[in-house]
Amino acid sequence: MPMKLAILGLLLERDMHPYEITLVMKERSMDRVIKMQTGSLYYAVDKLAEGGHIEAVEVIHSPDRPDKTIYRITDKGKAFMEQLILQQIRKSDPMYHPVHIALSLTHLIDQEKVENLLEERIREAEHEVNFAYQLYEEHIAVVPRSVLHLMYGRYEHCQTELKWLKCLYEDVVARRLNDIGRPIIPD
Amino acid sequence: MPMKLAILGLLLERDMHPYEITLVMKERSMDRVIKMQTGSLYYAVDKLAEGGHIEAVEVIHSPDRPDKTIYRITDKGKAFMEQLILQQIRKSDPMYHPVHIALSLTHLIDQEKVENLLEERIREAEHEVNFAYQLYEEHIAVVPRSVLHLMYGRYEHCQTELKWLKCLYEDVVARRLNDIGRPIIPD
DNA sequence: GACCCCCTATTCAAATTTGAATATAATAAG
DNA sequence: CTTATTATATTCAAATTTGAATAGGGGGTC
Repeated sequence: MPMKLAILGLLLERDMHPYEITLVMKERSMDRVIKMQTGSLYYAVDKLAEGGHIEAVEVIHSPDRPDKTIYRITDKGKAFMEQLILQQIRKSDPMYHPVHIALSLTHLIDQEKVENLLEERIREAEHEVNFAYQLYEEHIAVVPRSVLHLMYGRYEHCQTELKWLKCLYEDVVARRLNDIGRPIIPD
Repeated sequence: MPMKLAILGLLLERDMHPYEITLVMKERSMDRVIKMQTGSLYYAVDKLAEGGHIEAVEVIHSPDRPDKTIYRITDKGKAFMEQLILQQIRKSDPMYHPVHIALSLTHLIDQEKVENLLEERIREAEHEVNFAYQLYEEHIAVVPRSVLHLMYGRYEHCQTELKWLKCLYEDVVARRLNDIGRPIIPD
């Protein structure tokens, strides 16, 4: 559903063909907020079309490229979008942290390897923070506040993740990952 | 992969049947960290068994219940787990925020409805923070530090989310979601 | 000039996830 | 005493996701 919602949201701005949608999504870093494989995008587009929520406006044939089918959102689609937004907020898909499972098992393996990998991960997390901040900054004067909140939220979560990784890293360096009984939150 | 990793991690502690695994996972709130439907758990168990990473130890027949197949992790499975941990840390599955997409489109719909739903969402987020903290607290003296970090991390992310939701809520109340140009980060 | 990667746009088979269906007993609630 | 819910354990068809395959042209590099 979040994929369908994203598609409808973008088609509300202007008519587009699926490939164009992926480009815009990447431009806005939506691929950091939801899972976005091309396969599932085309699938979602098909489903929306089947349901009459979007419809083909035009098919552009080029001699050597695949045809582009440009879609537009229908009135039914607009109503559907509203429904989806409310429904998604109501029973919000939880936010998962798949890497954390792996990290929670690191006490079982060679600490030196973990230490090195974590250093890389921290460097990457730092980039993500910077990137998220920049995205936020660049969009202040461009997008409505609700969209800006999306970017701000990502920035905050990236910061939290970085801080957490650094905290974990300290324990790896100190070879404390097997300890039991010492609280992490200082108090 | 995170599902397989979780299974291997638990089977390392002791032999279990799939249903028992789901129970332990819920006990430890792992279902907040990774997606955990029973269907995919059984699927993952089958795959692990096919690959020789785990093996059936015993099948318990009861007169009126389905049979329980108890699995144990093999040496191959232990090696595989180590590989998986390293691989997962290396190219960590990103953390997605599926609800945020819906929230970023809220400027398009009836603000009163959004306001009410957000209030509910905030209340829930508060519960999640408390719950995450409690889980962390209760496990200080019980689990190794790396696992405690998992719980601490969840607590931190929940707090971040709550803070963010409150910030968004203020803008909904002030009917500012359509504004453009005003930064969110005070400065 | 040869090689390699990226861009354009989509499709498809195979892998995986979803979530309802199954069937029974025990416990709780009214 | 009856009805509802919970716990037990797993399976399966249907929905969805994955990621490689396609295929021609353009641009950069050694």
